[in-house]
Amino acid sequence: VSDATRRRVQEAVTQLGYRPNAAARNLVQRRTNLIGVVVGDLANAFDAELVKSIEQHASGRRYTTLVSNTGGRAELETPRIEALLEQRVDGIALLDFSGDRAVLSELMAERVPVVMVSCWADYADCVAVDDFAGIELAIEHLAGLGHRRIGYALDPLMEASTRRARQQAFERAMLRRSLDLRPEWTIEAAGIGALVEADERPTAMTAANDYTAIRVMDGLETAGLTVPGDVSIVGFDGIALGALGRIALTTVAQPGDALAAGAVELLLDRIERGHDAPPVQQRLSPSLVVRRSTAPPRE
Amino acid sequence: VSDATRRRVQEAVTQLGYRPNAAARNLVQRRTNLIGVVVGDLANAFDAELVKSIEQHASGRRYTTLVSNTGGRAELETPRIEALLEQRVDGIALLDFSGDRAVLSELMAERVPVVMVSCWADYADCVAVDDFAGIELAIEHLAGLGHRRIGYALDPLMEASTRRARQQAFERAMLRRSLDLRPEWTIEAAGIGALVEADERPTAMTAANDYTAIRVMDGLETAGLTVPGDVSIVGFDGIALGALGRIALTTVAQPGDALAAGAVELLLDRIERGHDAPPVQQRLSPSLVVRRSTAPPRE
DNA sequence: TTGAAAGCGCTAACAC
DNA sequence: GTGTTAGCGCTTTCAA
Repeated sequence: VSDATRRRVQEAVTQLGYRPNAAARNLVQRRTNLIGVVVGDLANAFDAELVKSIEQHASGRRYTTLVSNTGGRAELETPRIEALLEQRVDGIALLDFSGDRAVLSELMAERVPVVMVSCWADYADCVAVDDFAGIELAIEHLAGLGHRRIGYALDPLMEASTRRARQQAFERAMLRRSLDLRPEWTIEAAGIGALVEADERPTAMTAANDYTAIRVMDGLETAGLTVPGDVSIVGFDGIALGALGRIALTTVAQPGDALAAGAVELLLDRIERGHDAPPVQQRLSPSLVVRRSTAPPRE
Repeated sequence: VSDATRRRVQEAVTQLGYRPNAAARNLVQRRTNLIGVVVGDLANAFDAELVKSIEQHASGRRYTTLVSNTGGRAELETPRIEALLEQRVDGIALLDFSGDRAVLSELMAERVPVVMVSCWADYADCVAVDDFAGIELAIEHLAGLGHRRIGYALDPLMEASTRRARQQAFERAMLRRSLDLRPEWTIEAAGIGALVEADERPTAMTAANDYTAIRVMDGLETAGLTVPGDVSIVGFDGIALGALGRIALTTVAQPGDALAAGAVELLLDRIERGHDAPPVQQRLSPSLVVRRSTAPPRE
């Protein structure tokens, strides 16, 4: 284009306040430069940080992000994904996905690129932390401190595959060390009261995530126990909050920004370079952050 | 439509996997049923809760939400809003808006409905908490406990109009009670060290928001002071985290869900019923939640 | 009740 | 280097 013409056009653009219409462009190009992000619960700091990071990376590559929060209600998942599909998003990132196979295979059938972040499915691109290694770090830490009676705190709102993976990892890590696996010591944060009143209590708890760990800590202390005096606690995620002096949560930290960066790259490559390659699955290494919520057991 | 035809169509729809194309519909209808949400920082729990709530209300009225996180970087605001405008969002909700008049008046010029949430501009629809009443509650509480040396913790990332409002409210509330207004006691959370080493310290701090309050609490304790022993702290927002036993933050709570509900209603009414009516501005009442971060001063 | 046609604002392909 | 045109998938209008 000649320079003079370019200037004249630019002038007209600003004068008339012209702004390209994305809908029209999308229609003819059959691409929207939109990606959908389905998230379990924005009120959970780890999810929020992940979304923030994904949005950042995506917008760096000129994609706009559509965030859909299901609030942990699985029945919202399908309609939200349908809505994203009507918007013709070029790809979808699923954080904390409930694991409903029907929706997933529908997505596959429509050939919409999907990446699972911090969760897992065999037939899709995934980027997640190594849950087994993470839980192993936690148990190794507790066992090293001398704990033998260790419980596990579930998060019922957590996405199924990750929930299962971490719980299995816990059981395996315990068995490998010939530590007792007491079913009554695997509980939800809400049920912490039962533990407090039990005859035999664990001296340490591993939690499915930081959010749960903090609620367990709060529940135990409300019931009159001390942390780490009576019970040590290890979380999983590495949310910023855990670093506060008053919380000081020992935790298995996920590399959140690396997860987000990897997910965006995987997704956009799939979008821009084609759909046919076999699933790429990345496992990132977690790291243990030791703070003051863990200590040797009392006796 | 005849019943038989309807059935035949439905059948074809499911068989062919037909899904309407939003872009095409948007193009011809000149409406997208999309609303943009520009948020300061998703890592701030109050913002995240607000976004979650707005998305919930909007999707109940069949609107899809486009979330744009600026991460407190004001220079990102304009390009993000431009991107939303290219998507032809039907309206925009601004949370924690930096207050850049240029962008705002451009929005006005384009006649895109805008609602300010938890911030304020004279010429736009607004829904926010009554900052003056809120700060007054905080100071009244502290003064009632016997505090006379009260400082103020700013959040530099906070949107300008609200920041000013709360700070002015603080100054006014102090002056009304003939309490000393010490400029060196108005600080940012990061600068808390200077306060600790000062000859004369305030016995209480009011913070611009909970996020700041918690960082101030953490900073003071890291420096060896106690809360509320040496310094009482009052926050502003009412984030869930503040209710934890270990934090127990006394705070001025905002009715977050009411803010979100009001904002969505204002915005969608403006979208669906026309742009010409004068700005609607709602002030909601905050309430004081007393926890253990405040106590009478020591002497 | 159903079918046909125009056109939303843009891009891509092609002729000038 | 520049202008013209067809058509993306839908809604709306008008005709049958």
